[in-house]
Amino acid sequence: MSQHRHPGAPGRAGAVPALPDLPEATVARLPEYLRALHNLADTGHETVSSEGLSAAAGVNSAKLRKDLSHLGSYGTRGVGYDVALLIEQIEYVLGLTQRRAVALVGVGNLGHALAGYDGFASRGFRIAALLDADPSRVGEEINGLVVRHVDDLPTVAAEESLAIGVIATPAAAAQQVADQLVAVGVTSILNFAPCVLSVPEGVDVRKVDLAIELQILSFHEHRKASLTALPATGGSALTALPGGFAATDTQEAIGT
Amino acid sequence: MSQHRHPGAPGRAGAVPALPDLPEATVARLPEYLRALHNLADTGHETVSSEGLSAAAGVNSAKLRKDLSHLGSYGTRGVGYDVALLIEQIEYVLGLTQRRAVALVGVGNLGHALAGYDGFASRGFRIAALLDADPSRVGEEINGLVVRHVDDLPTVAAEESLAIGVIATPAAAAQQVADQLVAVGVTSILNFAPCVLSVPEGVDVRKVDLAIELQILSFHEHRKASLTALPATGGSALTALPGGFAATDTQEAIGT
DNA sequence: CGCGATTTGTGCACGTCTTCACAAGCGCCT
DNA sequence: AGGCGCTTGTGAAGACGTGCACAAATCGCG
Ligand SMILES: NC(=O)c1ccc[n+]([C@@H]2O[C@H](COP(=O)([O-])OP(=O)(O)OC[C@H]3O[C@@H](n4cnc5c(N)ncnc54)[C@H](O)[C@@H]3O)[C@@H](O)[C@H]2O)c1
Ligand SMILES: NC(=O)c1ccc[n+]([C@@H]2O[C@H](COP(=O)([O-])OP(=O)(O)OC[C@H]3O[C@@H](n4cnc5c(N)ncnc54)[C@H](O)[C@@H]3O)[C@@H](O)[C@H]2O)c1
Repeated sequence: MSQHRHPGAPGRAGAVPALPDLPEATVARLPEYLRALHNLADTGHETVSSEGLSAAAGVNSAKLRKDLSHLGSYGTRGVGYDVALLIEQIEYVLGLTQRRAVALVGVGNLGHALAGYDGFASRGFRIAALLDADPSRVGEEINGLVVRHVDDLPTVAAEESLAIGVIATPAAAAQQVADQLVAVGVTSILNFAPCVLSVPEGVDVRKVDLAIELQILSFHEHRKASLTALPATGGSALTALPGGFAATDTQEAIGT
Repeated sequence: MSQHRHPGAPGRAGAVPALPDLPEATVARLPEYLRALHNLADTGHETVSSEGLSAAAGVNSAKLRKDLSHLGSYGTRGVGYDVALLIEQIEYVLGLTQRRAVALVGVGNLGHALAGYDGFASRGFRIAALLDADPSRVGEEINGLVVRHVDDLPTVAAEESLAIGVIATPAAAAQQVADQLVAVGVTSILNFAPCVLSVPEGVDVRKVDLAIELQILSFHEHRKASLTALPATGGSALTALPGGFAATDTQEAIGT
């Protein structure tokens, strides 16, 4: 409300104003709002209502409003949110006003795809270095960057202020790489290897595991199948799809 | 407890026994337990305690026990869990007793990496088809599979019983691809494109967005920086690490 | 200038998830 | 057989997240 915690005007860095400490769930949604806002800005919208934005981001509008209220947001009742202003706000809170340097370790199958991904640059990041342990990979040029040896990490860290390390090595090497990243001062890690990393307190790790996502989907698939096999207990009007014969359950039967 | 809901013994499919409906949070952790269990099995462990398994999976042991208790699990007090049995249990619940067929749409930069990923096969899935809209990509062979045109999807679906669709196309094409997948009966989608998909009720969508993960890390990075700048206001006894000056710098010292 | 339409910001109630703490159960050793 | 140590399974409490519903604020218009 009126207590507008002068929001560290995005242009006005310097004396870092204490960030409101947002609920983790909110933080996880802000990037989604940001993406939706950029789409809106690109299509010429100047303002957007919580209803409109929440639809574009795929969430409930009350949730969106509460999320935005946490960052002392600037909506106008009866009108909505100023798109450009809100983008600034969110980018500021997410720390995207400075383009953060990312070190990508492990330039194999997946690493190549990541290295060539333009989503880094367009969403606030910059690949500062490509690193690999395989001598035959060192020296290769990808997208204008030369692959360096992972043991050069200290040198790289000295040249650039690395904000985030991305691990795309096999699981067996991931912990060692994490240790190396931590050793040069990296405090945020995104891990694609299917394993848990142990890191000292103060270091954040996020994980992306394709197989986990698939297995979660598999569970729901399994459950849907087992439900349609039963005489629709709670029924829950499964509308939408014409012909209730539920596509999927068939495959359970096939199994041979 | 004693009500051991005869757990549809993994070997004994057939009359699909109603699945316990697990809390979503639990479902999301089961794959992690499964991976840890496989590691344990490979290293010759026959049993494991909740303490040991939870450590390997990176969670709290009470949480692990509660999760397992939801699937009427078979632990032995004083001993722990039988590794092989627990693997069977979890694989059954996740619906991994049958190898599910995955259709991968969009064989570009990222799609190539996914197509060459052995984590599919080793974790319960099988790439049944590679699809792309670009005529110049159709016919290309990757890892023993030939890329087919996305319009062949109905044919593919007729040949195989597709369980899951993976979308790795640009965001602009993702909704259309999703519609096509739904049209041929796919009810589970994993989406790598940075956009929200709208699908009919009964279809599950999960999203993997690299930029979102990075932005979440960026937020914490930003916050850590703004905290160390301040003279520990609410302090919240940030114990553990000696020298209150914020965790991170210590490991800096280790380096070299 | 006032009124109605619109939309934000939030109090509140509810559901879900996490964590502690401990009784009950199990195996082993004497 | 009995006791002891270990580990599971779970009750209860609290933290957290969600969504409804509505008062307060703002705009545009007559
Ligand atoms: N390929 C995918 O689509 C995919 C999808 C999800 C997850 N993953 C995971 O991502 C990781 C990489 O997968 P990939 O298919 O690119 O494997 P890959 O074998 O093609 O590439 C791994 C790369 O890491 C390098 N490497 C090995 N040890 C290293 C070390 N200590 N330091 C630095 N670099 C090192 C290797 O030289 C190689 O270039 C794996 O853990 C995999 O499970 C891959
Ligand atoms: N490359 C990465 O590391 C990475 C990481 C995260 C997310 N993503 C996302 O994954 C998606 C793919 O990225 P990419 O780098 O592989 O892009 P890409 O342009 O290299 O590949 C996209 C592929 O999709 C195909 N395609 C386009 N329209 C299609 C349609 N209607 N039906 C079927 N196929 C179609 C194209 O022919 C092309 O082969 C993008 O949305 C991107 O934002 C990529």
